[in-house]
Amino acid sequence: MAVEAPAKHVYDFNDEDDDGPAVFKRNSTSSSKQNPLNSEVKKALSQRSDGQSGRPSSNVRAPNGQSSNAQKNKTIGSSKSPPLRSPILSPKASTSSAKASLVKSPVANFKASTSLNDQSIQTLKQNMSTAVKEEKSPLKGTTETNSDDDDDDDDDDDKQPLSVRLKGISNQGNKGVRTSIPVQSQGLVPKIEVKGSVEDPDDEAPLSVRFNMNSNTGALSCKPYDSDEKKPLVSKIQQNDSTMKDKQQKSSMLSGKRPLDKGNSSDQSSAKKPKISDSPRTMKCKQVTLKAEKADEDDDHIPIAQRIKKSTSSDSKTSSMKQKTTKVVSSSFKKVNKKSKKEMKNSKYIKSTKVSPSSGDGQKKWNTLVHNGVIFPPTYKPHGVKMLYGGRPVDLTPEQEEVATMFAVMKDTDYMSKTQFKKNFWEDWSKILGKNHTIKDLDKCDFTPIYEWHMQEKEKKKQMSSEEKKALKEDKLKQEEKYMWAIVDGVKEKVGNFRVEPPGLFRGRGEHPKMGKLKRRIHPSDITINIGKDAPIPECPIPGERWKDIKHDNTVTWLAFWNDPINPKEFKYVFLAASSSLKGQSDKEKYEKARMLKDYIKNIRGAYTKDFTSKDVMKRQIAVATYLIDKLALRAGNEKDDDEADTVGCCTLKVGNVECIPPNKLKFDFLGKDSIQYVNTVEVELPVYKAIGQFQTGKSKTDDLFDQLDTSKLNAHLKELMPGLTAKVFRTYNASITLDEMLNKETKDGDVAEKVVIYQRANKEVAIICNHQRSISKSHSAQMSRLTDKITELKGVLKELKIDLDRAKKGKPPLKDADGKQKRNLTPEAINKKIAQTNAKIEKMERDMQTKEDLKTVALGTSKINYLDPRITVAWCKRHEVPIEKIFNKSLLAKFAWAMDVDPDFRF
DNA sequence: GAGCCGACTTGGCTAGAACAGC
DNA sequence: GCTGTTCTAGCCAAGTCGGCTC
Repeated sequence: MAVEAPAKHVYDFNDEDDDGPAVFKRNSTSSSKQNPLNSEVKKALSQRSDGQSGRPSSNVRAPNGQSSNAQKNKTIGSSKSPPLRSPILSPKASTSSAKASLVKSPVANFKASTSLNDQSIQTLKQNMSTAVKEEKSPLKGTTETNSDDDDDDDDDDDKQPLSVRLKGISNQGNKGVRTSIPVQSQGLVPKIEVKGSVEDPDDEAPLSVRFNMNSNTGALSCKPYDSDEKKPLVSKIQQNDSTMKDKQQKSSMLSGKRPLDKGNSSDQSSAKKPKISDSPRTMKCKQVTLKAEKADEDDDHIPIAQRIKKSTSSDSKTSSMKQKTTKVVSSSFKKVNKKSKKEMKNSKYIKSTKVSPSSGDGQKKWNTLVHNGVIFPPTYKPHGVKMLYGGRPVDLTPEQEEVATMFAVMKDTDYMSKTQFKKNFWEDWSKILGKNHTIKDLDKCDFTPIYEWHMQEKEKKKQMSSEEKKALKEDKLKQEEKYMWAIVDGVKEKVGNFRVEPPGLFRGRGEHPKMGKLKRRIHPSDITINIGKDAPIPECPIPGERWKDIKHDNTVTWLAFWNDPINPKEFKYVFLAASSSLKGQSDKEKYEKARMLKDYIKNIRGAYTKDFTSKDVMKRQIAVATYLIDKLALRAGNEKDDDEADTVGCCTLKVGNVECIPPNKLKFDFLGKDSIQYVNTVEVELPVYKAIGQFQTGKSKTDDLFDQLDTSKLNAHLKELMPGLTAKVFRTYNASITLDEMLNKETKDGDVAEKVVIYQRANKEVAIICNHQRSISKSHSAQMSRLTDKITELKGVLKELKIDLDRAKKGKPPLKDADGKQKRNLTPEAINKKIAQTNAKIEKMERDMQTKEDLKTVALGTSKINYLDPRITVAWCKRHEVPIEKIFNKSLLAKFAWAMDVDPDFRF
C-alpha cells in the first residue's frame, strides 16, 4: 500500500554539524558490552534474555496515521544484550590495555594501549563516528581458570588435539593457550561428556562438539604471539606447482598454494551437544575449547601458501619501540580530530544508547532510527538532438530520447560489441517506441549525433572554471546534505547510498543474459522506508507521490529498499555507510569469527583429510570441497538461475572446470564471481586427486563435479566443525593469516617506504590468493613505454657522465651536450655524485616499472577492504613505526575506527 | 530438504579529485 | 600552472547465507 508522507516531518540535519562528518559516538557503557558472537550463538543467547524491549515491527501506524504494515509479522527480538562477556573479542588481553579495559572507558583503554595524549585520544575517538566500543570482557586478559575447570576432570586425552589423540601421541603442550576463546566458552557448550570412543569414525556428534573434547585448562592467557615457538613446517608440506596463465588474459595468479598436512587425520570422539538452555553465567564458565593445539605450536593456522615460504624469522618487540610506534600512529590522527571534537560539542544528538546494535538475524539492531529518506535523480531533460535512422533524422519523445541517449553514450564500451546487450536494449526500447514508430531496426539506427552531443557536454563540464565546479559541487552538497545522515540511537551516522539509482541500461558483467535491458526509473511508490517508530516519516521529495510503505523494523539495518527493476525478485537496499557503528560491529564480528577458525583449523583439516577416502560419496565430496575452499580460497558457489551469468564457485564446479594432470595436479579453469576467470594448476594430495577423478567418472563436462553437494549442505557441515563456520570464513581467515605471517616474517629494519613496500607485497599475495583481478588500465602500455624511454634517456646521461668523469680526472673539460652546448666544468666528486643520483633514479624507475607490471592485473583494494583484519595492519604499524595513513586512506580509517586501539602485540 | 525470500557482504569499474613532476 | 598519473569514493552488480514455507 502506498503511504503518503507528511509534509513537515523532515529532520533537518542541516541545522547543525553541517561542516563535516558525524562525530558522535555511542557512549553508553552498556553498549560496550556488545556481543560479537556469531549469530547462531547470539540467537541462542538472546532467546534466553528477558525479552525486554521486544516489540512487533509490523502493522505499526505512523505518527501521521499512515499505516506502516510490515511485510512480515516479525516480532522484534529482545534488545537486551546477553549478560555475557565477549570472549572472542579482547584480541590482546594480555597486554597493557587488557587490565585497563576491564574498568576503563574505551578511551581509557585506547590510552592504555597506545600512550596517546588525552586530546589525541579524545579527538580520535570522537572523530570516528563509527567507533565501536571495545568490549571489556572480564575474561579479557585473565587466565580464566574459573571454577568450571570441572572440565579438567575429563580424561587427559581430551585436552589434546583430536588428531594427536588419534595418533596416540601425547601432546600435553598443546593445551589451548590463546587470546580468544571459542564460542563454546560463552556457555553454549557448558558440559561436554564423552559419549563414545574416539576411534568411532561414525560418531554422530557434531564435530565441533567432538573437537571440543579437548577441554581447556582454563589457561587462556593472552600472551603475545611468539613466532619463535613455531616449528618450521616446510618439511611436512609439499611444494605446489602453481602454473599461471598470462596475466593479460586475466587469469589468476595463485602462487604458492598450500598443500595440507598429511597424516593429520583425526578421529572423532563424541560428546553431547551444547546445552543451549544453560544460563549464560553458568555457561560462561564452562569453557570448552577446540583449541587442540597451542596456537604457536605449529603452522596449521597458516595458509598453505605461507607455510611453504615460512621461515623462522621472528619479530622483535621492545617496549621502547612500542612507545615510539604508538606515537607515530597517534600523530597521524591528530589533524582529523579537531574538527570532530567541535562537532561533537555542538551536537544535540549525543545520547546514551542503552542497547548496542548487534548483528544476527532477528536481533535488534537499533532502538531509534531517524533519517530523511532518499534522494531521487533529477528528471530527464530532453536535449533535442536528433539521431538518424537510415541516414535521416527522426523525432523522438522525451522518453524515447532518454533511452536512446542511454544507449548512445555507451558507444565506446565493450557492450556495443555484444549481441545480447543490443538485443535486450532493442527489446525494451522498441516497446517504448511503439509498434507504429519509424524505427524498426536497430542496425539502421545511428546514434552518433547524440553521442557527439554527450561528448560536447562532457567537454563543457571539463572546461568549467574551478569556481564553477566548486559552486556546482556545493550546490549538490546542499541538496544532498539532509539525506547523508541518519541518527541511530542518538548517534549521527553517515548513510551509505542515499541516492536512488538513476535509470540506465543494465550493465551485467560477463555474458549476463539481461545486459542491455532498461533499468527503469525508480519512483517513491517503489520505495519502502524503514524508520524508527517515533521518528517523523521522511517527506516524499516528489510532489504528489508517496512512499510504497513505511516499516519500523529494528531487526534490520536497511533504511530503504526497492525492488530491482531488472530482477524484481531482488532488492536494492539503502544502508548506513561502512564507517557506521553498525557496519563496524559487523566487520569486527566477521574477523573474530575468522580468527576463531585458527583455533579449529588443525582439526578441521584433519577431519576432511580423513574423509577424502570415505565410502560415503557425500562425505567425500564435502571433504574435497572443503579442502579446495581452504587451500584455494574458493567461494562457496551457490546455485544460479538461468537468467544470471554462468559463473561457478566450489560447489557448482563443472566436470570440465577441473582437469586432472597426473600424477597429482589439478588444473582449474572457470569463471568465478563477476565472471573473473580463475585459472590455476595446483598440486594436491593424492587422495584428493583420486577423489576428483572419481567424481568426474561417467559424467559429461557440463555435469556438476560435486553432484551430491550444495552450499547449504556444505555450510551445515562446516557448522558442525565450528560454530558459525561457513565457506566464506576460510577466505577471510586465509587472507588475514597470510598478511599477518608475511608482515611478521618479512618486515626488517628500514625506512617507512621500505616497510610500506613489504606491506604491499603481503597485500598483493593476499589479492592473488583471493583472485582479486582488475583489468589492465587503458594507459598501461603508454605508461610503461614512457618509463622505458625515461630509463633509456637516463642511461644515456649516465654514459655521458662517465665520459665526463674520465675527462675530469684527466683535467679535460666535459664534452658538449646534445645541443652542441658546452657543459659546465665539474669536479670528479661532483660528477660522481651526479652518477650516483642518476643511478638511484634509474633504480627507482625500474622498481616502479616492475611494481606497475606486477600489479597491472592485481586489485589490492578489495582484500584490504573486505578480508584483511585491520587490527593486523594497525598493530604492525604501531610496532614498526609506520604511520597508519600510509596504509589506510581516509575512508578505511573511518571504516576501521574500531580497530585503531588494538594493542601493538596483536596477532591474528 | 528444496526452493525461495530477504538481508546482507563482496567486488570491479570509473569519474573525478588529488597529487607529482616539470 | 599545466599535464599526466594515481588515488579514491561512489556506483551498482554479484555474490553468500540464514531463515522461512511448503
